[in-house]
Amino acid sequence: MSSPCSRHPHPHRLIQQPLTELTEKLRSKSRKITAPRQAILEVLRRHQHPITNKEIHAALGTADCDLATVYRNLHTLEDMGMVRRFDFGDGVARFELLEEGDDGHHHHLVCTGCSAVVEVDGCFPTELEQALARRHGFTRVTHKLEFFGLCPKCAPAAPASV
Amino acid sequence: MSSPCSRHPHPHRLIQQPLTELTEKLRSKSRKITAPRQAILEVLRRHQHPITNKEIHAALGTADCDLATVYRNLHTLEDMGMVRRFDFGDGVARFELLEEGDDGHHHHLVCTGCSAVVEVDGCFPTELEQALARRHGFTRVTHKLEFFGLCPKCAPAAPASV
DNA sequence: TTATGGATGCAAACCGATTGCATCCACGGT
DNA sequence: ACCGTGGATGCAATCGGTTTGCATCCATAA
Repeated sequence: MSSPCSRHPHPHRLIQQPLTELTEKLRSKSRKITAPRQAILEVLRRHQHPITNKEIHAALGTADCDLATVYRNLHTLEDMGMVRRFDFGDGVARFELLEEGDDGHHHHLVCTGCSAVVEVDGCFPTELEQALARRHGFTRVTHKLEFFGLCPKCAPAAPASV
Repeated sequence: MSSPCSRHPHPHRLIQQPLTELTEKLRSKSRKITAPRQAILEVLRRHQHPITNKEIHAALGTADCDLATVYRNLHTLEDMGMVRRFDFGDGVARFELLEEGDDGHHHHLVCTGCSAVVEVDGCFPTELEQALARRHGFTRVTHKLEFFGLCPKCAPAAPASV
C-alpha cells in the first residue's frame, strides 16, 4: 500500500541518519533529549511517507507519551528544520523527517481511494514561480503542490479515462 | 489589498452571471430558491477572491442567516458545481463562484503577511501530471497548487533576496 | 549533588465544521 | 388560490484536530 516504487526509487526518503545523529542535533540547539523525543524521532525514522500526529502517537508502543507532547514536539522539530509539514487537504497535518541539509521541498501523489502515497521527486514550476513573483512584485515566493488520483488497486472496475 | 492586477487582468474572475441566472440553475436542479441562498450567492458574486464561510456569513448584512446554513449551502453549491473549494493551508475552506462551464481549476498567489490574493491564470504541470500518472499507474490525477509569498506592501524593510 | 528552566501529563479550551431535530416555507399539484 | 410535502433553516449539541494553562517532573549545566 505504501511501498516505494521499485523501478523509480526515491533515495531521499530511504536513507536516514542514525538516531544518535538526530539527538545530537537536539543537543546542539540546547533542547533536552527526552524519552518521548527519542521515541518520536525513531517512529519518524521508520516512516518514509508523511505521518500524522495521531499515527506517530499510536506507533510509539511502549514508549508511550501524551498526544499533546507529540503535537508539541512536532512543532519543535519543525521550528528546528528537522521535519517538514505537509498538507493533503484533509485537515490533518502530516510530517516527514528531513535529511541533513535537505529543506524537504517535494510533493506527493496521493490515492484518493486508499490513501497510498508516492513521493514525487523534482519540482516543476520553479521558473513560472519566479515569473509570477516578478510580475506581481512578490518576494520569497514558494508553493504547495500535491497530486491526487486513483492508484492501480483502486482503479474503477470499468476504467473510464486517464 | 485585493484589487486585481490592472496590467494582467483575470477576466474569469471579473465578469459574473446575474443573480437570476444563478437561481435559475438552482431551480433546474430542483433546489429551493430561499432567501439565505440568494443572499449567499449575492455575496459570492461580489467577491472575486476565495472567501470563507465566516466571511460570507458576516457579509450577509440584513439577509442574515445561521452560520450552519452557510456551511450547508456551500456544500450544496459545491456539489452542484456552482462554487469551487480552495485550501490555503490555514485550515479554513474558501470558496469562489464559478462561471457557467468553468470547472474553476486555477491557482492563487497569497501574501503570507496581509493575506492579499492574486488570481493566477494558466495551469502548469499538466504534462508532468500525465507523466506522473502514467509512471505510477494512477488514473484521474489532479493537483492542488497554491503560491505563497510577500506582497510589495509586506516586503521586509531590508529586502533580502527574491 | 543541586537548582533551574525546559518538557511532560492531564484536562480544559479552541476552532472550523458537522449533525440531530423540531419547525418552517418554497413549490408542484390540485 | 390553497394544500401538502419534502427540502431548508435555526438552534444547540457534537466532533475531530489542535492548542494551552498549570502543576509536576527531570535532563542538563554548574
